[in-house]
Amino acid sequence: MTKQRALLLSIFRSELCKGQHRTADELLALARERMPGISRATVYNNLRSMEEEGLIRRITADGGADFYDSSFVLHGHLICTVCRRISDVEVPTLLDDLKKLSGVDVDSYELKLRYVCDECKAENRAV
Amino acid sequence: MTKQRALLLSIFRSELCKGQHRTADELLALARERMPGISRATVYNNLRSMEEEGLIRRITADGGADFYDSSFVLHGHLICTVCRRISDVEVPTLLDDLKKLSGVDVDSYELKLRYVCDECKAENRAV
DNA sequence: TGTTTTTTTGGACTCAATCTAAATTTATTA
DNA sequence: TAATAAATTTAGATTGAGTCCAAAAAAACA
Repeated sequence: MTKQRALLLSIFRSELCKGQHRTADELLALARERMPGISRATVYNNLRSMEEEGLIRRITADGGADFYDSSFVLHGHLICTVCRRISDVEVPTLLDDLKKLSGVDVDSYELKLRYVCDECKAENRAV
Repeated sequence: MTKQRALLLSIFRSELCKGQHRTADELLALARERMPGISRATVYNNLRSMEEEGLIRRITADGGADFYDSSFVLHGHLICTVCRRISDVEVPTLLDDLKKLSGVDVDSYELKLRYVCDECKAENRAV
């Protein structure tokens, strides 16, 4: 356990990441506020190992940077196709449902739901 | 409608892509077999416009190149976490189920199911 | 404490994808 | 059909996220 890794873990546990979806770049910036010299490679190294250990989840979006998510509960993501904002959606029975429906012993899933959020609908923004 | 675009469409409609998931690079190589001078940028241009028109779907995998899929039926993807191979899985009621479960008017979904395929299980390969 | 192992670091590098601006092709209209 | 306008193709440059590398530093171990 290094100082750098401890810092990243504390950032994930803090309000800065509660219910948020951060990119590696954002996390690097947050880390540098408290440890200015921390290297980009270190952030990537730790994000990878933390993902492998199951501490965080990586969300590969459609182009652009990946997001990281500290929630432990398996859940899907609602993505507004207009403003690109992401929010969580929990579907408690989904993993079991998917195992039954697919007939495969699924380990985990990644689910993105595309929709137009209420704000964008209200403002009638184009897709 | 240009020759290049017609070629790409015919490749997608052919056996070369039936039930397959091709990367832009693979599609470029297939296109160059019949039109050696075709440019990489043209392939990307057309893939993008065809995706916007809903003719094909783009699958952003976890790192590495995106895949393209010519199937019109909304479906999920089974991804083996060992050998990385992708196959399709159809869950006919899923869109409706997700609308109900999430309480949101979902337009479409992207679903990736992680598992270990039979072959990799049989050969006991590590994750 | 001394030794071994792991991690960090910064910069180089990779790779997919996009951008650019000129040339070409296709579509339009007269 | 010719003239013009609009869209597409092209090669190469560029971007940007992420990885790799080898040396330095830090952590773990005995």
